[in-house]
Amino acid sequence: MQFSYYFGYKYRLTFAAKPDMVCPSSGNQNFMKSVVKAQQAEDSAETGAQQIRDAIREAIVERRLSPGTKLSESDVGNLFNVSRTLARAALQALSYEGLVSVEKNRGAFVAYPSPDEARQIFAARRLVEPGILREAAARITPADIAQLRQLLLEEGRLMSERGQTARRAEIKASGDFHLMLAEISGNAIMLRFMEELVARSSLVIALYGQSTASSCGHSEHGDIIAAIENDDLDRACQLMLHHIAHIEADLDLRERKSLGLKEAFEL
Amino acid sequence: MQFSYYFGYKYRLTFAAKPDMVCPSSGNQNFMKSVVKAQQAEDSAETGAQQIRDAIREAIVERRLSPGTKLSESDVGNLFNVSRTLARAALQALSYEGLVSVEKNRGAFVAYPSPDEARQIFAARRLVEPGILREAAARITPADIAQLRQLLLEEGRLMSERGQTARRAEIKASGDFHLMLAEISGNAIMLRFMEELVARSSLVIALYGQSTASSCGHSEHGDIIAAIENDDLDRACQLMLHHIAHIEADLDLRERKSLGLKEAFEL
DNA sequence: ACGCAAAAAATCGTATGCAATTTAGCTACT
DNA sequence: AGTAGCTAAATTGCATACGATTTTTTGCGT
Repeated sequence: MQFSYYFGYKYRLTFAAKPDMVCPSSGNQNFMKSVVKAQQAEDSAETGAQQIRDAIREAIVERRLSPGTKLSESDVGNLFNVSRTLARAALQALSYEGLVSVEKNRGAFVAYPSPDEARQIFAARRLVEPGILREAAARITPADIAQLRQLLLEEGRLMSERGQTARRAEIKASGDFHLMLAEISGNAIMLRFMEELVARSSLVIALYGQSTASSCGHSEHGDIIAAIENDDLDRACQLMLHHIAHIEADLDLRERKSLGLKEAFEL
Repeated sequence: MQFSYYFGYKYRLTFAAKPDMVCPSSGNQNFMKSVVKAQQAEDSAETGAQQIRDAIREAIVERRLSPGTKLSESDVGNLFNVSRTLARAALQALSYEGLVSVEKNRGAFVAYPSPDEARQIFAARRLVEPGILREAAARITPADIAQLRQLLLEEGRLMSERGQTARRAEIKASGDFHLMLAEISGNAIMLRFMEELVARSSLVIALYGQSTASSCGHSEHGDIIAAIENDDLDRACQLMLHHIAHIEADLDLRERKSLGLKEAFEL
């Protein structure tokens, strides 16, 4: 209706409507089992709403759904072949994560973070990621480091590839680095918080990112791992802060108030 | 059925079912408006599910609802005079905050954090609260300090009083101190996170707290404010860490595996 | 033609109903 | 008497239905 991205959305949802192929891609997707299992572990089978939520979240994080896109309950329900009840539940869930904003009697939209929200998201990351890094470094095992390195490799490989799907996978891998550190820290609560922050960061970058280049400086991730291996925690934290600052520096967070008024033409 | 606390629960819900008297107590309840308003502010009128969610959350945080209490959808719906749909939505919402755990096809229960979860909650607080403190100190105004002091006064007053309601209000006020710092920091995301952590801390203390005394050392709050006023940030952070450690030290986090097995009788 | 008002369509908020799963109670059998 | 197995009750998962609110369209008057 208002966004031509709607077709990308439709495509995605058609694909995601087959619930059996939720995560068919490369193998490092489920690395957070070890912490999460302690928390739910019970039935493994996700309830319908959760599957829909996960599918939509993935679509948002991988930027197949653009900020501002309307997600009407009926549309979502139809596309997943479920009732509005489940669609609504999924959208509500996403609103708690800050990925969609539901406005009373108006509907749900892919979140459109304001510049101020964007700043707060990165401020939060600067606040928590060094701490997570320290916790992670204290508990990290050689196996963990190997897995981190593997993730890096994958990221690099995707970086060199061309095409939309590679770009999307790269975005995901880049975020997964930060998530994996949180996972290693062994704190499920911080992991969940980081998931939220990384997901919302993706939205912010989609909105305000300037460089067409990758979202994360790839080499910086490697440097951080190296510093951890050298037991140079202070340096690792410093690098992490620089890394976050680097991402943020690529944003143009000036308020652009829809530029729909006269300025758009009277320039 | 399994918990005699059920009567307390019923009592509470009967009381809370009158939506007009949600917050009749002392005046400092809505201090987080200034940040939150930017985020929702739109319609002010909460949807029914949100009201129920807030009421139940308050009941949990103030420990009128004990961990493990079953919250069946029909019961909640009946007590608030709404349909199961709304009750369900409220319970789902609370599960995202970690205050209730919903088990598939079995129902919702007031969360019963494991000792490990408890440790993670406090680890998270140690990780973020110093950072929040630093942010808050950088932006704090004399008016903020006055408000903090007022909160302290209120807390002290309630501490000397007797009775259940005073105790509950004291619990709330004690948490509000930490929340107010987050609010002053100006970061709505961190504020929301802290709300979750404080709420879950209340659950943990209810479960594992030993001392019958107050949950928070009252004087420690005052010391932190003083350190902030003296621009001694390092000391303020140190005090904050000590304060959190102090709360945690009052817990008995030994795994008591429902003590239902033989040990309970073969002692 | 343009703007405004009223009707129509679309969409959301909530309640109710039915199928599926879990829990309990009861009978029968060892 | 104790336990296994089966049936019935309770509870959740999900879909459908209806009233309320918002948005769009239509029609009229100027």
